[in-house]
Amino acid sequence: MLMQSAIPTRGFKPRNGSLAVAIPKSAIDLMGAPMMFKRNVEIYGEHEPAEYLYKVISGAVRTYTVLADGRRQISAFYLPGDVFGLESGQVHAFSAEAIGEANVLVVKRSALDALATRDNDVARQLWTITARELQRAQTHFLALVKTAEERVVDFLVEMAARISGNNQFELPMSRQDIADYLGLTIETVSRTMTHLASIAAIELPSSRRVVLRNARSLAGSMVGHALRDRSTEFCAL
Amino acid sequence: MLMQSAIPTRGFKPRNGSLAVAIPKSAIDLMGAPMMFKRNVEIYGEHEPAEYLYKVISGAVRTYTVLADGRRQISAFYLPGDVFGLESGQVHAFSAEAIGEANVLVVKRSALDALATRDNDVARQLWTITARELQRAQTHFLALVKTAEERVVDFLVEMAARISGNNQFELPMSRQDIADYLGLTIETVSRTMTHLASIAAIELPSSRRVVLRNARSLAGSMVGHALRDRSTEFCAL
DNA sequence: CGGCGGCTTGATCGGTCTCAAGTACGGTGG
DNA sequence: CCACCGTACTTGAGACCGATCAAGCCGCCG
Repeated sequence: MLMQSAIPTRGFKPRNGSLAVAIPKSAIDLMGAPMMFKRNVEIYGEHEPAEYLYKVISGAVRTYTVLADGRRQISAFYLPGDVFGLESGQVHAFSAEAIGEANVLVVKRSALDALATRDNDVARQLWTITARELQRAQTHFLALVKTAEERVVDFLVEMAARISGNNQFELPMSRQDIADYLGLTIETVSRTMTHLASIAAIELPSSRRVVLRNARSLAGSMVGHALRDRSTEFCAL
Repeated sequence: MLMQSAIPTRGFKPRNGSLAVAIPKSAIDLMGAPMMFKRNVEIYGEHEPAEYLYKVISGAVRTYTVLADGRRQISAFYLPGDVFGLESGQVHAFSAEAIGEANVLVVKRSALDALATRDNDVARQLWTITARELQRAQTHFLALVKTAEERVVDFLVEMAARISGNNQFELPMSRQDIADYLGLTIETVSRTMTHLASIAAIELPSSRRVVLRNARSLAGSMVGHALRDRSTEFCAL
């Protein structure tokens, strides 16, 4: 069952950058320092103490773990605006890497926690972030019990919504990343996308560029319908 | 891909019980009322507003969703001491049912939320519960990308830890429940357990009773190793 | 004793993995 | 500008794991 890629990890510790953040949206933004991470560079590693919280400014980030048999399982992709690094424990359950060149806002947890004990609103925001992560995990989880085609379709529809809002977009990640996210092999992902194109469900102008043809019918078969309620309050972090 | 069971749901709304809770562990326990649910009775349904929080006193509870194709996917099993019903949104993402006769403490969310805005400790506890749920979801999620045997082994090891602390225990749920939890068929679960018994990895004095033979080696192959850090603070709810 | 639900066991089928080439693309150096 | 290279992606053939279909068994309760 060696279906996903085995990848060695590189070390990389956050150190405070020196650039000022442009137009902070909340007090919390002031606490963060933006940092650039180059393609495939590790932002934090599994098992490391979770000392920082992160927010993607530009680029994309993947979090993953390496299973006992060497396969890499990607937990999530984070796009601009997404917050990551807040897992359940004191220690990171996953590693995080920049997919392409990524600009990431780095915030110290200790400062945030201190603030949260006094400011109820901040505490609430942290909770909301965790709740949203849970929602994400549940949706992803439900995707894993479906067929390869359903998983790929779900993934593409989700990406369309997150990246562009309309029906065409550029995938920031490789086929291997997608495979490791969906629990499939790269060959199955590739074949499935080719197949979807052959039945005109999607178009593939280039390997990374995707156009959803009948997004409506595709979306109809989506997982976690109920899980997508965006009723959790918006968090300004 | 119709591998899990399709099950009709029954309606059941919480109404306040009248029994007093025995020796409350915290102020929050005082807000709850214990209720009995009979075998297979619904505690709440998917899509219903999440007005209550629940804590298992005795028995066992399963949460699940029915996928578009009719399969039932079980999200979690809750045993005595576990809190459930706190999902990410304002609405339940899953349905909950008593597996056997279950005694459940029911707490009104609105009262809890009100308390949380004033009492920072309560807010923190709610956050902790969500974080623990996230941890659970992540572990479960990682299990789904493994082989049938690994999933079953992981499941049995987890149950041993949660139910008895030692190596033998009585499963509170059916083979079908296990299958729907692990994303397998009942036949595969049954075959796998028989196989594990045949290689003396476990013993099956009865179909529900399990003895882990070399728990150490079984545990060695466990998923989500890193996710099991119990560092999230204990919550008295 | 009969019946029914939960569980097991067997035979076959099919979807996805595996192994193995082959192709497109982007960058680099001549 | 083109030749070369490496990486990402695609495509094909065969194997294998787990699903499906189908009996049969066990234990419990009426």
